[in-house]
Amino acid sequence: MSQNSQHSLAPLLRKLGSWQELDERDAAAVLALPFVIRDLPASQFVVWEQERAQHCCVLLSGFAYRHKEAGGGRRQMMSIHMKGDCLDLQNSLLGSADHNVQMLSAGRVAVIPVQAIRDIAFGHPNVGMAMWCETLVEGSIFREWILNIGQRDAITRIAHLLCEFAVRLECAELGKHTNFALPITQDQLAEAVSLTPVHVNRMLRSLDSAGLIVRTRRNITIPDWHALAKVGDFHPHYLHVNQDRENTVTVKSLVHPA
Amino acid sequence: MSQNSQHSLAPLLRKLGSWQELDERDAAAVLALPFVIRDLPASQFVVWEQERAQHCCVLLSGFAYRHKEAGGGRRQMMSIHMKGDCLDLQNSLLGSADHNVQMLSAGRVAVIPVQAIRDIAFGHPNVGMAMWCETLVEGSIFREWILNIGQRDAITRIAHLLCEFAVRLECAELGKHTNFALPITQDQLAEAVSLTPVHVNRMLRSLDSAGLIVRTRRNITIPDWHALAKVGDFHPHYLHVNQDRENTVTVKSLVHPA
DNA sequence: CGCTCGTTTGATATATTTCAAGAATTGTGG
DNA sequence: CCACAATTCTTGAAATATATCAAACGAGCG
Repeated sequence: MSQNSQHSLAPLLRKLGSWQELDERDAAAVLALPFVIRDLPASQFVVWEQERAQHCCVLLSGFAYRHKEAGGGRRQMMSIHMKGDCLDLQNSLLGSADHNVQMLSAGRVAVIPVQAIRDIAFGHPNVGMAMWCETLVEGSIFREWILNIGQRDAITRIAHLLCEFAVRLECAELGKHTNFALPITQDQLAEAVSLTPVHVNRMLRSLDSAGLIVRTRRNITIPDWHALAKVGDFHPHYLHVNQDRENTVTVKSLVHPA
Repeated sequence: MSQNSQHSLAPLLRKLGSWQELDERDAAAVLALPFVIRDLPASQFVVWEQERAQHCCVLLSGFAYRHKEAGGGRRQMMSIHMKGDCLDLQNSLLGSADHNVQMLSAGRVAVIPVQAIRDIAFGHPNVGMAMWCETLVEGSIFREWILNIGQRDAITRIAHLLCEFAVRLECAELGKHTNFALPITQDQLAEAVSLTPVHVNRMLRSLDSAGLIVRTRRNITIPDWHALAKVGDFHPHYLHVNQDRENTVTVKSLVHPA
């Protein structure tokens, strides 16, 4: 296992293992996946809309995001990705991309041929189930974003996004959920929560002066998690982080009383 | 095949077949799935949030929708479902529901045990792939809804929703995309596009007086498809309707020039 | 025929956007 | 390591799309 953790694809194995119990053989098969490593600079595109995708990228380090453009040229971000996430299962399996994926920060990805993904998914049912779960949970997060953007006011939206990011970060073992570096600008935050950059700034400032977050540079500290979660109407259930499996965060402690 | 089309699960087979080529055996396996038929009245819940789901429901007739509630009691609809759709793959596979599914109209569902779904998915890779695609396309539609709600103005949002519904209806062989009965009230429409019922009414009226739609009762006629698609900023690509397979709509004709 | 649910309409309120410009931080080349 | 350029952040004032409140109207149903 200590050997596994050194492997380039270890983050993928870790993530898949969080959705579904994998045995020795499953793990070996995941690590035996053919891949090519690529280092990408910040803001590099990983997938283009309408592109015919033949590969699936796994994010090994850094952050990335999905986005799409509406008619008037207005952009909407639809998800943020971090270590261990598959960046384009959808695009590669469906054949053509319906959105863009771009690096948020510089980072490293493993590029895996689609066919290898298909093969492992059906050759190793546990791995297949884990991948399926990955796409299902992504769907769940999309639904929560629809709710967030559709029904919550500006401050709540932003607080919610911060909470979600914090929990996911901790799940990916990238830091504490109470203190972390936000890898996005306020303009990008605005695209994520469907607000104006100007308004995002004001709300952030408002969360700050209310003592709900402390900002230094691009660093966020959350002095009182439950208070922020309450303001953000945040209930981590939709993230489906497994509460039983050992190597994952105990999300129960993050649930704020209704 | 004519025999197959009489089978209760025929709508499911049809839908799956639209994502992935299925051979005789795959088809036989799908139709051999164990199930129980249930007739549900309008507004009956199919899945409750937080419920521990052990079954997957396939919609055989009527319409259903997914929704979720935010803190203040404000509801958001996240998808509309019709004949052939799987209503809770996510909930049953992930173990616990993160949202509600409710009937829009009266209708009939086939209730299938989760284990049977898992078995067929990995025992028949083509079927598994088709189901996976189904969840991926659902994800794509969620992303489009995020874009719709997040970046488009009121009229555009509504026009977009009408276009999407029209195309999906035709794909499910439930009618012509230029004329159909909308199975939802304006209040529900409002929950789908994140607007006030009052405002939805005004926008609908405005589309009407602009000649973009004609309403009689709950019936919608679209005199000029391309005009409405343009107003709705609608590009069906994200629906991933296969343009090659015979038994599906040719979506190319629905794309409006950029 | 009366009742309930859905639709329509008007007047007013407000959260968020838009426009615009200045301050601060980050990055870069000499 | 400094100076300059380029982002990113901050702040204010005015504009607006959509929400809210409230009430009447119409249609389907028992």
